Amino acid sequence: METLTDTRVSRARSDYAALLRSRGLRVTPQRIVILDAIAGAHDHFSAEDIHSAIADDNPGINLSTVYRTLETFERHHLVRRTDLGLNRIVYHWSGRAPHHHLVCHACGRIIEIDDDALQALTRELERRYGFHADLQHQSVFGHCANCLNHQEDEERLPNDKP
Amino acid sequence: METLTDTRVSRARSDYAALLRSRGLRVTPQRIVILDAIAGAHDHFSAEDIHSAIADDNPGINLSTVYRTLETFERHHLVRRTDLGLNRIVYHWSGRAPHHHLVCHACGRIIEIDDDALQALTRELERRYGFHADLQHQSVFGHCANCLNHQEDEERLPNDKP
DNA sequence: CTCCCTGCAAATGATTTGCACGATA
DNA sequence: TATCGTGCAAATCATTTGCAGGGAG
Repeated sequence: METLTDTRVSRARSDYAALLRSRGLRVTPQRIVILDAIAGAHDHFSAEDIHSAIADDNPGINLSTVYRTLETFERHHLVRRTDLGLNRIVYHWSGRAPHHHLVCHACGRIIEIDDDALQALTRELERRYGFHADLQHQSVFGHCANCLNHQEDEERLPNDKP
Repeated sequence: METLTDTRVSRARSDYAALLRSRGLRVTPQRIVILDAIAGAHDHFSAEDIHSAIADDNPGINLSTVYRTLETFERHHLVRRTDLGLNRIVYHWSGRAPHHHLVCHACGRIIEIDDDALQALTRELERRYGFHADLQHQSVFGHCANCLNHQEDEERLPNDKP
Protein backbone atom coordinates (compact mmCIF):
# COMPACT_ATOMS: atom_id res chain seq x y z
CA MET A 1 0.00 0.00 0.00
CA GLU A 2 2.91 2.28 0.68
CA THR A 3 3.30 3.65 -2.82
CA LEU A 4 -0.23 3.35 -4.08
CA THR A 5 -2.15 6.38 -5.22
CA ASP A 6 -5.15 7.56 -3.26
CA THR A 7 -7.46 6.28 -5.94
CA ARG A 8 -6.11 2.79 -5.77
CA VAL A 9 -6.12 2.81 -2.02
CA SER A 10 -9.71 3.89 -1.98
CA ARG A 11 -10.71 1.20 -4.37
CA ALA A 12 -8.86 -1.39 -2.34
CA ARG A 13 -10.50 -0.20 0.86
CA SER A 14 -13.97 -0.40 -0.54
CA ASP A 15 -13.14 -3.84 -1.87
CA TYR A 16 -12.17 -4.90 1.60
CA ALA A 17 -15.38 -3.47 2.97
CA ALA A 18 -17.35 -5.40 0.40
CA LEU A 19 -15.44 -8.54 1.22
CA LEU A 20 -16.23 -8.19 4.90
CA ARG A 21 -19.87 -7.46 4.25
CA SER A 22 -20.17 -10.45 1.97
CA ARG A 23 -19.25 -12.60 4.94
CA GLY A 24 -21.68 -10.87 7.22
CA LEU A 25 -18.89 -9.22 9.17
CA ARG A 26 -18.96 -5.65 10.35
CA VAL A 27 -16.70 -3.20 8.63
CA THR A 28 -14.36 -1.53 11.06
CA PRO A 29 -11.23 0.53 10.44
CA GLN A 30 -9.14 -2.05 12.28
CA ARG A 31 -10.30 -4.86 10.05
CA ILE A 32 -9.62 -2.83 6.94
CA VAL A 33 -6.08 -2.14 8.07
CA ILE A 34 -5.43 -5.76 8.96
CA LEU A 35 -7.00 -6.98 5.75
CA ASP A 36 -4.84 -4.59 3.82
CA ALA A 37 -1.75 -5.89 5.54
CA ILE A 38 -2.42 -9.56 4.98
CA ALA A 39 -3.91 -9.45 1.51
CA GLY A 40 -0.66 -7.94 0.34
CA ALA A 41 2.84 -9.26 0.02
CA HIS A 42 3.07 -11.30 3.21
CA ASP A 43 3.63 -14.97 2.82
CA HIS A 44 2.82 -16.41 6.20
CA PHE A 45 2.33 -14.33 9.27
CA SER A 46 1.49 -14.51 12.94
CA ALA A 47 -0.66 -12.11 14.91
CA GLU A 48 2.51 -10.53 16.20
CA ASP A 49 3.84 -10.07 12.65
CA ILE A 50 0.73 -8.22 11.59
CA HIS A 51 0.65 -6.16 14.72
CA SER A 52 4.16 -4.87 14.29
CA ALA A 53 3.69 -4.40 10.55
CA ILE A 54 0.79 -2.02 11.07
CA ALA A 55 2.06 -0.48 14.29
CA ASP A 56 3.79 2.49 12.63
CA ASP A 57 0.75 3.80 10.83
CA ASN A 58 -1.79 2.52 13.32
CA PRO A 59 -0.45 2.60 16.84
CA GLY A 60 -3.96 2.35 18.19
CA ILE A 61 -4.72 -1.18 17.11
CA ASN A 62 -4.33 -3.62 19.95
CA LEU A 63 -2.59 -6.96 19.68
CA SER A 64 -5.65 -8.69 21.10
CA THR A 65 -7.66 -7.25 18.28
CA VAL A 66 -5.26 -8.72 15.77
CA TYR A 67 -5.55 -12.11 17.42
CA ARG A 68 -9.30 -11.93 17.45
CA THR A 69 -9.51 -10.63 13.92
CA LEU A 70 -7.31 -13.35 12.48
CA GLU A 71 -9.37 -15.90 14.34
CA THR A 72 -12.52 -14.44 12.86
CA PHE A 73 -11.02 -14.29 9.40
CA GLU A 74 -10.06 -17.91 9.63
CA ARG A 75 -13.54 -18.88 10.67
CA HIS A 76 -14.73 -17.11 7.54
CA HIS A 77 -12.10 -18.66 5.28
CA LEU A 78 -10.35 -15.39 4.51
CA VAL A 79 -7.12 -16.74 5.93
CA ARG A 80 -5.91 -20.23 6.46
CA ARG A 81 -4.07 -21.56 9.45
CA THR A 82 -0.76 -23.22 8.77
CA ASP A 83 1.30 -25.29 11.12
CA LEU A 84 4.92 -24.33 11.01
CA GLY A 85 5.55 -26.38 14.11
CA LEU A 86 7.19 -23.64 16.08
CA ASN A 87 4.78 -22.90 18.90
CA ARG A 88 3.18 -20.09 17.03
CA ILE A 89 -0.08 -19.74 15.21
CA VAL A 90 0.65 -18.86 11.63
CA TYR A 91 -1.75 -17.95 8.86
CA HIS A 92 -1.60 -17.23 5.19
CA TRP A 93 -3.95 -15.47 2.87
CA SER A 94 -6.63 -17.75 1.45
CA GLY A 95 -6.41 -16.25 -2.02
CA ARG A 96 -3.05 -17.88 -2.55
CA ALA A 97 -2.76 -20.99 -4.65
CA PRO A 98 -2.51 -24.19 -2.63
CA HIS A 99 1.06 -24.72 -1.56
CA HIS A 100 3.08 -26.32 1.17
CA HIS A 101 6.18 -25.60 3.16
CA LEU A 102 9.40 -27.47 3.62
CA VAL A 103 10.97 -26.27 6.85
CA CYS A 104 14.67 -26.86 7.31
CA HIS A 105 15.54 -27.72 10.88
CA ALA A 106 19.12 -26.63 10.46
CA CYS A 107 18.93 -23.22 8.83
CA GLY A 108 15.25 -22.47 9.37
CA ARG A 109 14.71 -21.82 5.71
CA ILE A 110 11.17 -22.25 4.49
CA ILE A 111 10.84 -23.58 0.98
CA GLU A 112 7.51 -23.23 -0.73
CA ILE A 113 6.47 -26.09 -2.90
CA ASP A 114 3.37 -26.44 -4.92
CA ASP A 115 0.46 -28.65 -4.37
CA ASP A 116 1.07 -31.52 -6.71
CA ALA A 117 4.14 -32.75 -4.86
CA LEU A 118 1.83 -33.96 -2.14
CA GLN A 119 -1.02 -35.16 -4.30
CA ALA A 120 0.28 -38.69 -4.35
CA LEU A 121 0.46 -38.81 -0.59
CA THR A 122 -3.05 -37.48 -0.24
CA ARG A 123 -4.36 -40.19 -2.52
CA GLU A 124 -2.37 -42.85 -0.71
CA LEU A 125 -3.75 -41.93 2.69
CA GLU A 126 -7.23 -41.81 1.29
CA ARG A 127 -6.88 -45.21 -0.29
CA ARG A 128 -5.22 -46.96 2.63
CA TYR A 129 -6.93 -45.42 5.60
CA GLY A 130 -9.92 -43.55 4.26
CA PHE A 131 -8.25 -40.53 5.83
CA HIS A 132 -8.84 -37.21 4.15
CA ALA A 133 -5.60 -35.33 4.68
CA ASP A 134 -5.69 -31.57 4.78
CA LEU A 135 -2.16 -30.80 3.83
CA GLN A 136 -2.77 -27.10 3.70
CA HIS A 137 -2.47 -27.00 7.42
CA GLN A 138 1.03 -28.18 7.87
CA SER A 139 4.58 -28.21 6.78
CA VAL A 140 7.13 -30.87 6.23
CA PHE A 141 10.21 -30.74 8.41
CA GLY A 142 13.63 -31.95 7.50
CA HIS A 143 16.91 -30.70 6.13
CA CYS A 144 17.39 -28.75 2.94
CA ALA A 145 19.92 -29.73 0.32
CA ASN A 146 22.21 -26.94 1.35
CA CYS A 147 22.41 -27.95 4.98
CA LEU A 148 22.81 -31.63 4.19
CA ASN A 149 26.09 -30.82 2.49
CA HIS A 150 27.44 -28.69 5.28
CA GLN A 151 26.12 -31.02 7.93
CA GLU A 152 29.18 -31.54 10.07
CA ASP A 153 29.08 -32.46 13.72
CA GLU A 154 25.98 -30.48 14.68
CA GLU A 155 24.03 -33.65 15.34
CA ARG A 156 26.94 -35.54 16.78
CA LEU A 157 26.97 -36.16 20.49
CA PRO A 158 30.07 -36.53 22.64
CA ASN A 159 29.13 -40.05 23.62
CA ASP A 160 28.01 -41.31 20.26
CA LYS A 161 30.15 -44.04 18.92
CA PRO A 162 31.94 -42.75 15.81
CA MET B 1 5.36 -52.03 36.18
CA GLU B 2 2.37 -52.20 38.42
CA THR B 3 2.10 -55.95 38.59
CA LEU B 4 5.71 -56.91 38.05
CA THR B 5 7.60 -58.91 40.62
CA ASP B 6 10.46 -57.34 42.50
CA THR B 7 12.91 -59.36 40.51
CA ARG B 8 11.67 -58.09 37.22
CA VAL B 9 11.52 -54.55 38.51
CA SER B 10 15.06 -54.78 39.71
CA ARG B 11 16.25 -56.10 36.42
CA ALA B 12 14.42 -53.37 34.57
CA ARG B 13 15.88 -50.72 36.83
CA SER B 14 19.41 -51.90 36.34
CA ASP B 15 18.76 -51.99 32.62
CA TYR B 16 17.74 -48.37 32.75
CA ALA B 17 20.84 -47.53 34.72
CA ALA B 18 22.98 -49.25 32.14
CA LEU B 19 21.18 -47.44 29.38
CA LEU B 20 21.87 -44.11 31.00
CA ARG B 21 25.49 -44.93 31.67
CA SER B 22 25.98 -46.05 28.11
CA ARG B 23 25.10 -42.52 27.06
CA GLY B 24 27.36 -40.96 29.61
CA LEU B 25 24.43 -39.70 31.65
CA ARG B 26 24.31 -39.79 35.40
CA VAL B 27 21.98 -42.30 36.96
CA THR B 28 19.49 -40.61 39.25
CA PRO B 29 16.31 -41.94 40.79
CA GLN B 30 14.29 -39.34 38.89
CA ARG B 31 15.65 -40.46 35.55
CA ILE B 32 14.97 -44.09 36.37
CA VAL B 33 11.37 -43.31 37.19
CA ILE B 34 10.86 -41.22 34.07
CA LEU B 35 12.57 -43.80 31.92
CA ASP B 36 10.37 -46.48 33.38
CA ALA B 37 7.29 -44.44 32.59
CA ILE B 38 8.15 -43.69 28.99
CA ALA B 39 9.76 -46.98 27.99
CA GLY B 40 6.49 -48.63 28.85
CA ALA B 41 3.07 -48.56 27.36
CA HIS B 42 2.82 -44.88 26.47
CA ASP B 43 2.45 -43.98 22.86
CA HIS B 44 3.21 -40.28 22.72
CA PHE B 45 3.50 -38.10 25.74
CA SER B 46 4.22 -34.59 26.87
CA ALA B 47 6.18 -33.51 29.91
CA GLU B 48 2.91 -32.88 31.65
CA ASP B 49 1.68 -36.39 30.80
CA ILE B 50 4.72 -38.00 32.35
CA HIS B 51 4.62 -35.77 35.36
CA SER B 52 1.06 -36.66 36.23
CA ALA B 53 1.63 -40.31 35.41
CA ILE B 54 4.41 -40.61 37.96
CA ALA B 55 2.98 -38.13 40.45
CA ASP B 56 1.16 -40.71 42.56
CA ASP B 57 4.18 -42.83 43.34
CA ASN B 58 6.71 -40.02 43.14
CA PRO B 59 5.26 -36.77 44.35
CA GLY B 60 8.75 -35.36 44.76
CA ILE B 61 9.70 -35.16 41.11
CA ASN B 62 9.34 -31.66 39.79
CA LEU B 63 7.76 -30.79 36.48
CA SER B 64 10.85 -28.83 35.49
CA THR B 65 12.87 -31.95 35.99
CA VAL B 66 10.61 -33.83 33.63
CA TYR B 67 11.01 -31.10 31.02
CA ARG B 68 14.76 -31.09 31.40
CA THR B 69 14.99 -34.86 31.43
CA LEU B 70 12.96 -35.30 28.26
CA GLU B 71 15.08 -32.65 26.62
CA THR B 72 18.21 -34.51 27.67
CA PHE B 73 16.81 -37.83 26.55
CA GLU B 74 16.00 -36.38 23.19
CA ARG B 75 19.50 -35.03 22.82
CA HIS B 76 20.71 -38.56 23.45
CA HIS B 77 18.21 -40.15 21.11
CA LEU B 78 16.35 -42.04 23.81
CA VAL B 79 13.14 -40.30 22.84
CA ARG B 80 12.05 -38.61 19.68
CA ARG B 81 10.20 -35.39 19.38
CA THR B 82 6.97 -35.46 17.41
CA ASP B 83 4.97 -32.54 16.20
CA LEU B 84 1.30 -33.08 16.81
CA GLY B 85 0.64 -29.48 15.95
CA LEU B 86 -1.17 -28.62 19.12
CA ASN B 87 1.12 -26.17 20.85
CA ARG B 88 2.66 -28.84 22.94
CA ILE B 89 5.94 -30.63 22.83
CA VAL B 90 5.30 -34.32 22.39
CA TYR B 91 7.73 -37.21 22.42
CA HIS B 92 7.67 -40.90 21.82
CA TRP B 93 10.01 -43.66 22.80
CA SER B 94 12.84 -44.17 20.34
CA GLY B 95 12.69 -47.92 20.55
CA ARG B 96 9.44 -47.94 18.64
CA ALA B 97 9.37 -48.81 14.99
CA PRO B 98 9.17 -45.80 12.67
CA HIS B 99 5.59 -44.70 12.37
CA HIS B 100 3.51 -41.62 11.71
CA HIS B 101 0.31 -40.09 12.95
CA LEU B 102 -2.86 -39.11 11.24
CA VAL B 103 -4.61 -36.55 13.42
CA CYS B 104 -8.32 -36.07 12.90
CA HIS B 105 -9.34 -32.45 13.28
CA ALA B 106 -12.92 -33.37 14.03
CA CYS B 107 -12.72 -36.07 16.67
CA GLY B 108 -9.09 -35.68 17.71
CA ARG B 109 -8.39 -39.32 17.08
CA ILE B 110 -4.79 -40.19 16.35
CA ILE B 111 -4.29 -43.00 13.91
CA GLU B 112 -0.90 -44.60 13.76
CA ILE B 113 0.29 -45.62 10.36
CA ASP B 114 3.49 -47.31 9.47
CA ASP B 115 6.43 -45.94 7.73
CA ASP B 116 6.01 -47.11 4.19
CA ALA B 117 2.87 -45.07 3.59
CA LEU B 118 5.07 -41.99 3.49
CA GLN B 119 8.05 -43.49 1.74
CA ALA B 120 6.86 -42.31 -1.62
CA LEU B 121 6.52 -38.76 -0.41
CA THR B 122 9.97 -38.80 1.12
CA ARG B 123 11.47 -39.94 -2.15
CA GLU B 124 9.49 -37.37 -4.08
CA LEU B 125 10.70 -34.47 -1.96
CA GLU B 126 14.23 -35.74 -2.15
CA ARG B 127 14.06 -36.01 -5.92
CA ARG B 128 12.35 -32.71 -6.60
CA TYR B 129 13.88 -30.44 -4.04
CA GLY B 130 16.84 -32.31 -2.61
CA PHE B 131 15.00 -31.92 0.66
CA HIS B 132 15.54 -34.64 3.22
CA ALA B 133 12.21 -34.87 5.01
CA ASP B 134 12.13 -36.07 8.58
CA LEU B 135 8.59 -37.27 8.79
CA GLN B 136 9.09 -38.64 12.27
CA HIS B 137 8.75 -35.13 13.53
CA GLN B 138 5.27 -34.46 12.44
CA SER B 139 1.81 -35.69 11.83
CA VAL B 140 -0.65 -35.39 9.03
CA PHE B 141 -3.84 -33.53 9.78
CA GLY B 142 -7.19 -34.08 8.20
CA HIS B 143 -10.43 -35.93 8.82
CA CYS B 144 -10.78 -39.61 9.51
CA ALA B 145 -13.16 -41.83 7.58
CA ASN B 146 -15.54 -41.93 10.49
CA CYS B 147 -15.91 -38.17 10.79
CA LEU B 148 -16.19 -37.67 7.05
CA ASN B 149 -19.39 -39.66 7.09
CA HIS B 150 -20.95 -37.85 10.00
CA GLN B 151 -19.68 -34.51 8.80
CA GLU B 152 -22.83 -32.42 8.82
CA ASP B 153 -22.84 -28.68 9.25
CA GLU B 154 -19.86 -28.39 11.56
CA GLU B 155 -17.79 -26.65 8.95
CA ARG B 156 -20.63 -24.73 7.40
CA LEU B 157 -20.82 -21.02 8.00
CA PRO B 158 -24.01 -18.97 7.97
CA ASN B 159 -22.86 -16.95 5.00
CA ASP B 160 -21.43 -19.72 2.89
CA LYS B 161 -23.25 -20.25 -0.34
CA PRO B 162 -24.89 -23.67 -0.26
C1' DC C 1 36.02 -33.15 45.71
C1' DT C 2 34.00 -31.48 41.52
C1' DC C 3 30.46 -31.00 38.51
C1' DC C 4 25.95 -32.58 37.21
C1' DC C 5 21.11 -32.77 38.48
C1' DT C 6 17.31 -31.29 40.94
C1' DG C 7 13.70 -28.52 43.40
C1' DC C 8 11.73 -24.25 43.85
C1' DA C 9 10.18 -19.98 42.52
C1' DA C 10 10.07 -16.56 39.42
C1' DA C 11 10.39 -15.18 34.46
C1' DT C 12 8.97 -15.72 29.81
C1' DG C 13 6.26 -15.72 25.52
C1' DA C 14 2.28 -16.67 23.09
C1' DT C 15 -2.44 -16.54 23.41
C1' DT C 16 -6.96 -15.84 25.77
C1' DT C 17 -10.45 -13.67 28.51
C1' DG C 18 -13.49 -10.36 31.39
C1' DC C 19 -15.20 -6.14 31.32
C1' DA C 20 -16.97 -1.65 30.05
C1' DC C 21 -17.24 1.57 26.37
C1' DG C 22 -17.84 3.00 21.62
C1' DA C 23 -19.01 1.91 16.91
C1' DT C 24 -21.73 -0.44 13.35
C1' DA C 25 -25.92 -2.15 11.21
C1' DT D 1 -31.24 0.77 19.70
C1' DA D 2 -29.26 -3.81 19.95
C1' DT D 3 -25.23 -6.08 18.92
C1' DC D 4 -20.79 -6.59 17.70
C1' DG D 5 -15.98 -5.19 18.00
C1' DT D 6 -12.32 -3.06 20.52
C1' DG D 7 -8.90 -1.50 24.07
C1' DC D 8 -6.97 -2.53 28.26
C1' DA D 9 -5.40 -5.19 31.91
C1' DA D 10 -5.26 -9.35 34.00
C1' DA D 11 -5.33 -14.39 33.53
C1' DT D 12 -3.73 -18.72 31.40
C1' DC D 13 -0.83 -22.32 29.63
C1' DA D 14 3.24 -24.44 28.29
C1' DT D 15 7.88 -23.92 28.82
C1' DT D 16 12.31 -21.92 30.48
C1' DT D 17 15.64 -20.09 33.63
C1' DG D 18 18.44 -18.51 37.90
C1' DC D 19 19.99 -20.03 41.88
C1' DA D 20 21.48 -22.72 45.77
C1' DG D 21 21.77 -27.24 47.87
C1' DG D 22 22.50 -32.34 47.40
C1' DG D 23 24.02 -36.30 45.07
C1' DA D 24 26.71 -39.02 41.57
C1' DG D 25 31.11 -40.23 39.73
